[in-house]
Amino acid sequence: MPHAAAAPDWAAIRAWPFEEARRVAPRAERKGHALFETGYGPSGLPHIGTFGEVARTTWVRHAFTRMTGLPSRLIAFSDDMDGLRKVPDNVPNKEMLARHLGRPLTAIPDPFGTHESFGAHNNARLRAFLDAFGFEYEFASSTDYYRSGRFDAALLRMLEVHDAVRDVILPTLGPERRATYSPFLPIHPRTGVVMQVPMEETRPASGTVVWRDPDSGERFETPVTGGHVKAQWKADWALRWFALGVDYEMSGKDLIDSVRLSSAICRILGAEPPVSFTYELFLDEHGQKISKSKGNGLTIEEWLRYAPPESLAQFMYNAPPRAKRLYFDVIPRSVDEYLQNRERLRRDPSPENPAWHIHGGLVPNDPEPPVSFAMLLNLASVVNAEEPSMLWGFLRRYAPEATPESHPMLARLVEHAVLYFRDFVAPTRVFRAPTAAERPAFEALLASLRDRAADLEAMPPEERAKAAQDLVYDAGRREPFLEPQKDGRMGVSRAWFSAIYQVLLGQQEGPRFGGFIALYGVGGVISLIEGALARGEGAAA
RNA sequence: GAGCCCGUAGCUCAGCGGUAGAGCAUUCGACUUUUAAUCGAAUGGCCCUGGGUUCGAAUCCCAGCGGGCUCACCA
Repeated sequence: MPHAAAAPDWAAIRAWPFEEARRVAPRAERKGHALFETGYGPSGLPHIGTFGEVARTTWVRHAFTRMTGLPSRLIAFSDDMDGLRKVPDNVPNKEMLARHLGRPLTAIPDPFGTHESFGAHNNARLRAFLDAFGFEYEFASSTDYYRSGRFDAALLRMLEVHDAVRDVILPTLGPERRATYSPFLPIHPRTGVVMQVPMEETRPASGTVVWRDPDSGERFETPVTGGHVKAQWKADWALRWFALGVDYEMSGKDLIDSVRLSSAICRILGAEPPVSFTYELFLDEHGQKISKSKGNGLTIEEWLRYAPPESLAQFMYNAPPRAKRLYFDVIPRSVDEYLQNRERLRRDPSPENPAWHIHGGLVPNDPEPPVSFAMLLNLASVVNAEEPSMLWGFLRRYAPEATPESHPMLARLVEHAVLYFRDFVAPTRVFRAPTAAERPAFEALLASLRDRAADLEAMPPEERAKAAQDLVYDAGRREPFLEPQKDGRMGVSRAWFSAIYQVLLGQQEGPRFGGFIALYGVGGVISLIEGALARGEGAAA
């Protein structure tokens, strides 16, 4: 949806994706196009950081497109030719995998039995993950690129400058690794293992390397082309940049040193390394690094259970160079921040607004939720929202016009709020038994609800709520809940309502109970009271 | 050892050269048949310290102090 309004002055936009786009623009204008890359180690499954990296790169790319009008591509590069180092914990057929240690992931059978190789399986998972969010990208398999010859010219070039490349890496290595290091990792012709061995000889003229199997002592001469040799990590990155002409790639700050070395190698090969962007890592609630093995922090599955993906995008948009804590409490905050930006975007579709980037420069056209997500979460616990319909019942008082059909975003938030209630609030409820003194009031309420059940169900909701509230008061108009009012008449003390919440809802606070009965159902409340009275008897016995 | 991030209200943080802000917490008030959500208001800050640039600095630069992270094995 292009805007009729005057084109913004792209050069003046301060949003960081535009600042990044301005860094790539000069070199891209020389080439007439730009190549963005994000890379993956295929040994692990896609995670919240994967989402962040692709989302952020996509925003830069989109800003680039708007600003320059030049074509661009985003390739998602999977390093699936990497050798399997250890058997992952969370897969079947571990014994089978153990027999293939050291071989490229694409040369190992799929332990899940669904794809032609373990690498192909993980690639499929990665693609499904990215597709679920609607990212626009081209998938690239390292194995395919090596075998098809797309890296051949670059590999031969690296062979020419082998010693110079090696000399860049050597000073960064410990003595023992230094002895065996080579930027080339030949695939063993018989075992298929990715070999980490020194090159005894490099033969640029024939395009081969000569090395020795440390176990058998056998010497091999292997062509560096055609997928017979893979480049070692930092050299591999540089090779890819050089061969494909990558213009932009971001990475976490743990890779700062790798970026530096890979850039140096890329220059030795003869190309300007891509514009790089370093983002900070995510920390958990206590400021510790999030690691999959520790299980701290949040998984993307958890986030998406309690909030829509747009809110995660909002979180990822904010200040990539700053370390941020990623734990449960930031979810509602991110949702509401996103909602505010979205509303602002509707009034002013400015590229300085994060929501502009999250929505690819378009303005969403469904109505804004009339309440904040924080309020929905609060309301969900207060009203014991076990089902979305209960939350909708109470929402109707704020926004009579809002329905799941007319307010799709609100509908999604309601679903999330109910899950939040189920997972975090419901388990903490403590249902106490009514005391002997309180029992008569509960019995009276039970009796009147049974008596009037059919009558109440026939009423329209508003009237039913009011009638039910009257019954609640009548039931409470007895000891120990009688309390003199300001005008001297006897009224019902708040202890009656507290007792209701504690005994029937397992909470200290709750909704106006007549309204709750109307939404929860008379029959349901009758069951609650019956259950509570039974508990009381059990406790008394 | 090398590098990065952060020090702003009680807590979590926003603010990126022009009168110190938000949410939560606290206090008070409104609303409700006397409970909740909600709404309104108030309280609350040497913007870590010391220099520098500037008419003007929370903001930019330098130094220091404090907190934390990452890389120095592998990708």
